[in-house]
Formats: sequence, C-alpha cells, structure tokens
Amino acid sequence: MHAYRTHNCAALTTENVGDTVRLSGWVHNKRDHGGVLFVDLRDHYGITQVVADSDSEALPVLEKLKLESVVTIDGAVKARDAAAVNPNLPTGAIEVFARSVTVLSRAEELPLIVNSAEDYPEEIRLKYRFVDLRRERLHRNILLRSQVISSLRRRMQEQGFTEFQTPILGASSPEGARDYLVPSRLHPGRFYALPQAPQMFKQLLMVAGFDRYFQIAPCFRDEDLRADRSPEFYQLDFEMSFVTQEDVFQAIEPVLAGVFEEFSGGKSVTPAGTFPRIPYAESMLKYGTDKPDLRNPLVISDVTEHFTTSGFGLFEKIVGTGGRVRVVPAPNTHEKSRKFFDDMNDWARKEGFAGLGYVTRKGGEFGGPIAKNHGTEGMEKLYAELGLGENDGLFFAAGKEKDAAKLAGAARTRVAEELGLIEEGCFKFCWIVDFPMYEYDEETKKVDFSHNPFSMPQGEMEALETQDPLTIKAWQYDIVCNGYELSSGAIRNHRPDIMYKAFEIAGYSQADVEANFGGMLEAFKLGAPPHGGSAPGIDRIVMLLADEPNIREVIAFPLNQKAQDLMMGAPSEVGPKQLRDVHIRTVEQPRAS
RNA sequence: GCGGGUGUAGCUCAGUUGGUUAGAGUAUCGGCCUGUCACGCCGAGGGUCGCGGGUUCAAGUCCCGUCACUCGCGCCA
Repeated sequence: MHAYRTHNCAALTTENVGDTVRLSGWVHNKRDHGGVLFVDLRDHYGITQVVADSDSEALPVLEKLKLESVVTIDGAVKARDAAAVNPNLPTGAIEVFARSVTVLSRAEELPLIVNSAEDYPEEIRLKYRFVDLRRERLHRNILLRSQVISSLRRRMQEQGFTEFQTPILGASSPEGARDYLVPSRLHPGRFYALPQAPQMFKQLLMVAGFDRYFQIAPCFRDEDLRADRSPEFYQLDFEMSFVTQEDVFQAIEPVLAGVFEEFSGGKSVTPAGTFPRIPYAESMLKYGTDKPDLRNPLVISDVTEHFTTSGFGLFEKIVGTGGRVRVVPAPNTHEKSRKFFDDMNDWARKEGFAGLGYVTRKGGEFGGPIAKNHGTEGMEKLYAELGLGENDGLFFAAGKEKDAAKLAGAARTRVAEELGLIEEGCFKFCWIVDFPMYEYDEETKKVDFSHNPFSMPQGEMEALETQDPLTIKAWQYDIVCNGYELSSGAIRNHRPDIMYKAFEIAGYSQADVEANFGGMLEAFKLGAPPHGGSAPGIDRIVMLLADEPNIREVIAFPLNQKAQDLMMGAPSEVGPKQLRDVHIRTVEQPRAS
C-alpha cells in the first residue's frame, strides 16, 4: 500500500464501499459527539468525511488534534444511511471509518480559519498566504490562473506563434515607467534593469526573422499601485511580422474571446471578429476615458454650443475661455430626491473636481439652478437634441476639455452604478484605436510622445513632415474589457529615418536617439520587417474571469499595496558585505521597523 | 507626494451625548454529548481600545500629531 494514500479526498463513491483505503489530508473540520467523531478530511481534490467511534484507536488522537493538522487515515469505506447522505458533497454518499491515524504534521492555533469564507484583513492573509491559499476562493483563483495560462499558450501555438524567453537582466531605458534596478557586481556603478516589458527583445526577434513571437512574460514596474496594478505582473506578450493593424486584431480577438468563453462561467462574451473599434477621440468624448466600460449604457454628449450665450453665467464664462460643457444623462430619475443630485455634486467635489451641475426633470418640468438660468426653451431644445425624455435628469461637467471629459467620464460611471444600469453577466470588449502620436505637455510646455515612441505614425514620414504634430495619429491600439485596459499594442516604427524624425518632433536629437536606442536602431538598419503586436495583461484577465475586484486575489504570492512581501519580508536589508560586493553605499539610515 | 476609509480579545464586529468593572460571535482551553456535516449544551481564560500628546473631574468616544493596512488622485500603458 502506498505510504500516504490509495485515493484522494474526492475519489471515493458508493462503488468503493467495503474497500480498505488510506487517505491523507488536512483536518478541515471536526464534529465531536463524545462517543463518535466526524472529521472532514480535505486535500486539493475534495473532502471526505472520516468517522471514528470508541471502537477506533483513532478516536482519542483525532479528538485532540487541532484543525489543519495533516494526517493519514487507514480505514474502510462505508455507505452512509439514506438520512445521513450529504448531497452538498461529491463524496457525500460514503464515509471512511477510521481504524487508525498517523499524524504527519501537527497544526498550532490558526491566524485565519480555512473552513470559512469570512473576510480577513489583507495583512493577515498576506502574512499567512499559504494558509489563505488553502481556502476555497484563493485555491480556485490560482487554479483558474493556471488553466487560463495553459489555454492562452495552446491558442497561441495553434495560431502559429512560437514561444521565446527574453532576458530578465536588461538595460535601463529612460522612457516609460520607473525601472527596478539591479546593481552590477562586475561593473561598479552600473545597473541592470528588470524588464517593464520585453519590448525591444520581441521586436529584435522579428528582425531576427522568427515571424510570430509570444511569451508569458514577467514584467516589472516600480510605480505606485492600484487595485488592478501590481509591481510585478505577467503579459501575454506577442509580436508579428509583415502585418497591418487589422492582422493583429484578427490574430488576437479569437484568443481572447476564446479564453473568456472557455472560463466565463456562462457570461456572454463579445464574439471574436466583432470587437467594436472606437477611435480615441470618440472614446474621450462619449465615455470620458480611454478605457470605457461598454456595459454602461450611458453616453456623454458635448453641449458646449448651447451655452455660448446662456443665462447660466458660470458655463458662459467657461465656454468663453475655450472650455467645454459635457453632459451625462440620468434616465428615469423623476422619483429621485434632491439629495441624490446633491450627493453627486458632493462626490464630484470630494474627487477633486470643481463640481457637478445638474438638471432634474419630473413629468416634463425642469428643475435645478442650471435649468432656471438657462430657461425652459433652451432646456427643451437641449433635451430634444439629446433625445431625452420627460423624466430624465442630466448631469453637467464643465471646464477645460480634459477636465470636463474626465469628470463626465467619472460621473457616467457613478450615475450608472447608482441607478443600477451596469449590465451584468457579460464581458464587453472593444478596441480603442487612433491614439494621438503626440500631446502637448502643459508642464514642460512642449510637444511630447503621448505613449510608446516606437509606434508607427499613421501617414508615416509624410504625416510627420506635413501635419501639425498634435493631429497625427499612431497605429496604436488598446483592448478594453468592462472598463479595464487589458492590452496595449502598436504597429511599430521599423524605419530609422521615420524614427529620427518622430523623435525630432518631440525635441530629441539624432544623437539622443542613438544614445538611448542604439541597439534597436542598428537592427533596423540591417533589414527589419514591418511588425506589430500587443500584450494582454494576464493578471487582469484572470481577475475579470474570477470576478475579483483586486489583482492580488489572482496572484499566489502578491506584494502588498506598498510593494512588500509580508510573508518573506521583502524588501529586506542586506549585510555590508553584500552591499560592498555590488559597490553600493546607502546614504539614509534605514528606519527602525 | 496628496486625499478618503479602516484600526477595540487570535479573528469578525458592537460599544449611545464623554460617565460604573469595555461586550457579542467565533477561535482556544476544560467538561458533557453515538449520526453530525456552520453539530449541540455548560463553563473558563483571553484587552497597551494602533501609537504619542492634549482638553476634561472623567476619553474607546472630543482635538492635534503619528504609524499600519487599504481605496483613489498624481505616477504608470
């Protein structure tokens, strides 16, 4: 007989009745009735009820044992009485009568209870992650993650993509996020950087002629965190040669739609080949963001023209100085109290905006200060244009275009949430396309890249030479699902001449470009195919599929919000010898902790 | 860097207008219990009310500061 088990804890059925079996697992729960004791024995696969009574030598041992101790049970499979069958358990028709027990590992008192769905402080959950991972929710999430990655890998391979590994210790590059740095021992004063993404390497693999690359790529960015952002995360990184934007879309839509359909648990998924394509400018206008949640039916409108001359002085002033007025409809709010509208304004102010105006409409009657000043006639005209009904309210976001869009976007989300308008049970994908190549940086008062500088400008060299830079669009695209940016990608700029020109517009000399991106430029001078790709974030995909609000719920060993590992104690201090080895001297005393 | 939320028993939480000895559930320990599956019943132990300062006759409660965790903004594709 095997040292630990003949079956796992999900394997036994009525067909095994009478068999002598050996099971190993954790003591999930105990129910002690004095003369008879029930133990739920748990392993990765399931739970089996073990029984011991006074005839069993296991009884006194199991009675004293704390939950989560690990044991091996030798016993016999018994059918349960009809009345004692547990229909909630796959093994609920049988139980194992324990003849003897071996204690493999004795557990002490637990900081969190495995056999409960109770919420624990994240600090405790992270410190005792190995216990939390035993609990059903996390255990299931991490398994799902593994299955999703297997599925992605299979789907990519089926599409003719080849998997590669790229360096972890790389060179720091100035653009993008802050790098995690690794000091070099052999080269005093020099540093490696962990990859923010394998961007240059995957492009070089295209230059190397491999045609279709993918990788489940670890990425590192030393930036502050969010619920959907971890400093280390994984991307389904891919790149393709001799492709247009359209080819990239057709390659990845079936992969994403396929994996979502496979694991969505019945939720509907935007079918491959039908992901809506929304130009960036349209998205900023209609949704107030470049990652719109299309489950939200509300659409923002620009109503600036209505307020060039209006009784409402505040808007007139904003419009007069080049600002915009955007509105978010609040359908069927005739029965909402004044408090509902005032609370929205309070919320907007708390979020750091100047304020959110509103108009109420109840049975055709307009209410609120904006309506009063703007006049019934003006309001009716506005409502007619927007196609709003006699019981629809309206929220107003006014200010500089960027601010108005942002407030309207936030209000759109808030209003839909408050009114319960977000469609549930679906994953709604879209592409955001036609990102601007450049933007005007208010701080530095100059034109700069609005994103990845390696994207090909639409119109290529001619656009760079003839257009106002701020009107040039890039072959740059994002995939968005339910309001989360899942992926960012581009058709790359593989032409050194266009690259020099593109950087020149942003104020970088040829020498600057060569100093920072010399390796890649060199490659592009020795025969580079046109190429492009993208990189869907795997953690976010799993987070959506697991219906979790937080990325840490789908990472086995996540860092906390301050990028610390509370279990292993990273980042940790290191000794003087280690520091000497890598030629590092710290200038600030570590804070006592 | 900035703003919000939270911090009371191992854990989840309650704690009124500032007023007696800070409570409950759960976990732990002890006792009882032969069919439970969130087993049940009886009993016990367990508290630097995050920390520091202040106001007050009196602070878990009010004020100031600070720390930790978290959410958001900035940052980041």
